[in-house]
Amino acid sequence: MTAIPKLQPTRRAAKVVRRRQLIDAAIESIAKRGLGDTTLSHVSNTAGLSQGIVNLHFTNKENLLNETLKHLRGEYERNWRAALEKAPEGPAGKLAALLKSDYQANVSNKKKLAVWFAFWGEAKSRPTYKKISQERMTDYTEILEELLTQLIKEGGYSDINITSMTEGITAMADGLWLNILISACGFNRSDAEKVMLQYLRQAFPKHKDTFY
Amino acid sequence: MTAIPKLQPTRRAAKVVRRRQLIDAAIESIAKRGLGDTTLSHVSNTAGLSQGIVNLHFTNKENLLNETLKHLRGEYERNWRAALEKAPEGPAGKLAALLKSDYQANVSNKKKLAVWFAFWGEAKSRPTYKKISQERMTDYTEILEELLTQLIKEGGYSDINITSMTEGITAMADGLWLNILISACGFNRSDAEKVMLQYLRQAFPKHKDTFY
DNA sequence: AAAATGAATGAATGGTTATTCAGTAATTCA
DNA sequence: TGAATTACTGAATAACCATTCATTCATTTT
Repeated sequence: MTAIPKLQPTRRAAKVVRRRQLIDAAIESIAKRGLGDTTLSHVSNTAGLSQGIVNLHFTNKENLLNETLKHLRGEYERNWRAALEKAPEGPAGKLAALLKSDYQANVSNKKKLAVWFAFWGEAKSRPTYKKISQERMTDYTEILEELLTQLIKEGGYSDINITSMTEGITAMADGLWLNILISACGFNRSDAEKVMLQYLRQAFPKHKDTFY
Repeated sequence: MTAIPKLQPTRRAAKVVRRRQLIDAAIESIAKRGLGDTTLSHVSNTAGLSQGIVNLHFTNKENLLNETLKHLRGEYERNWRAALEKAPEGPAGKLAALLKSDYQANVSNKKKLAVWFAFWGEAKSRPTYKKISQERMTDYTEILEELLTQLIKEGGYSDINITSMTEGITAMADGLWLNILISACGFNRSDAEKVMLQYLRQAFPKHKDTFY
């Protein structure tokens, strides 16, 4: 018996892996059956594990769902931050990268979109969902507003209300997600990106060439 | 006993009234508790009626929810058509009226928005919800595209992809709804309308004065 | 006024589901 | 290797909920 209790690396790792595995199964089930019809049996079956496993790792269903939403939020944020990093210098290039990142497959395939909208659909009655959904946008909005400010200065654009435009762009981004999810005519991520880019070209004609 | 079976006006009227009353109660409950936690007991209690009443008038829960969504869709469409009627002649005025109608209290108060998003959140796994949600947009989109075409012609605007712009505007409109529902900082219908109008002024500068 | 029709009730039913926990299996420690 | 610790299982439980239907109540017809 050592004074410092030894951590058990493989088991601790396993715990994280299990939780992640169950979150993935939850995403799968929510996309397939909806939030309302997602049962713990479906989740544990999808994960190939036994009935009580969610309660063991997350205490209860509510907690699993909260953690699932948090996971999605984290994944979303890491994705746009990585895209910003990789983008060429200058506000126009960064802006294009930020807005395009919303239509990358890992964050906005139909499965993920179905889950986002499932949570938003319950956000009014579930403060936790609402809060996490809000957090998703805070940093994104801030960066977007900064980039727009710089771009407007650089291009000498006039008559633009930056706050309004920021809100308009994030709204358009979310609305394009909805269109991908629901549209009758096979509207997809690439179509959504085109719409967003065309908006940027029209709003910032002097930087047209950056927005492709 | 007459050959033509006599309709019983008061009873027939009562039936429509009851159904409407239950749909209203369903909207109330979905907004308050979410779609997943809406039970037939809540609905019947909210309506001040007895347990089995929904099954009597709608056969089952699924049917009540489908009819609730159809009701919302009808109300939405009647609202924008009425707004178009009242609007002054000319594409710019009509366009402004159409887009502003999305932010009138009767169709986009938080209660109604919560219900729309609740259904959209299950749309991937429920073909009926998906279909009705799509139908909501078909005529609206068509009219919007026509008005944009006319306006572009009238103003001699160039370099605009009309289809893309139509998709962008409807997306922005839906995204603004989401922002009203979820926003942390009290973003409301009037804010949303301002964002949309600013977009229009910027896209169609020659018609600026119409978009207030 | 009596009979007939239709609307509404609410207790009972059967099915579903989250959660618990005693028992089993696997891994680590000494 | 044996003991101890931890992870997992899955049957049992209790709560909940949609749906049914025998009965009651209200309205219309004759």
